[in-house]
Amino acid sequence: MIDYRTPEEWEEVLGQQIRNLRILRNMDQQDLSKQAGVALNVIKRIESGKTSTTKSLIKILRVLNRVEWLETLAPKVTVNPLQMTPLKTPRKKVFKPRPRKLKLKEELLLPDHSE
Amino acid sequence: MIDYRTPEEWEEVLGQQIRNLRILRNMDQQDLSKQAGVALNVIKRIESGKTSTTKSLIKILRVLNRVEWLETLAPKVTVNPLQMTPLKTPRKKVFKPRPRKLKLKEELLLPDHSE
DNA sequence: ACTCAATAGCCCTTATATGGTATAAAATAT
DNA sequence: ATATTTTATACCATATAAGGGCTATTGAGT
Repeated sequence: MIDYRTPEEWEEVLGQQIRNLRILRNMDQQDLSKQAGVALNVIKRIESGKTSTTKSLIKILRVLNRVEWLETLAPKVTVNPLQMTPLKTPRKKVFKPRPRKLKLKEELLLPDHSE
Repeated sequence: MIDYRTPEEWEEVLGQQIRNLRILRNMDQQDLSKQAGVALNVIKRIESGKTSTTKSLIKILRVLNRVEWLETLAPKVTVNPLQMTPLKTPRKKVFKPRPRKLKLKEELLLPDHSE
């Protein structure tokens, strides 16, 4: 399933959902803005599909009782609890396969033994 | 269940999950930044828990194959499909109960019939 | 043990979101 | 129908994120 929506369209999706939640909670934009601690303008802009900062978004979600949603983005990194030693130590960096390069030492000091 | 996390902490939660997804997909920050069309700095900042725009976030989620997550924020507004006419027409504005105020007309023109 | 790619952390400039205010349009209550 | 509240839109000044570059640190690969 491919993604046909542009980032702008996704922002509209976000904004519409926030509006739905707000109305569900019977709050007007001003209530939400005050409780969230952001400007009324921010609410209007988000709901009308314009971009914002994630910080504003988060403040709003807290008021709407939907911050936990943020935890559902990705699976947590797990280490098998049945093993004392983890199967794979979780990686902190991603390395690409190296383009096998000769080191200077090899070239200059080691005679070729292949024939 | 109350929310004990600050917005800043929530941003760290987001960043950590994005990092997990990226590593799961075997991409380094540069891969992600290029494919998403944002600066390398944006990736670094997001992953280290600093705030960003939702637009950047969305661009990143598209690359990580997790944009659909954005749809799961709120339930869609539904109209009972078994009825031709919806039970309640979905509200577009939220009005608070009015503090019952006398209108000028009433005061001046209408005699009191209550006794 | 060493090497080198990946990542972190700066700084600087530019782009854009925020906050405030004011006015107009839209929706609901009466 | 009309009054009144909610919401939309626009403008401006300020705050902050994006983008780019540069150096230091870290950690996987050999």
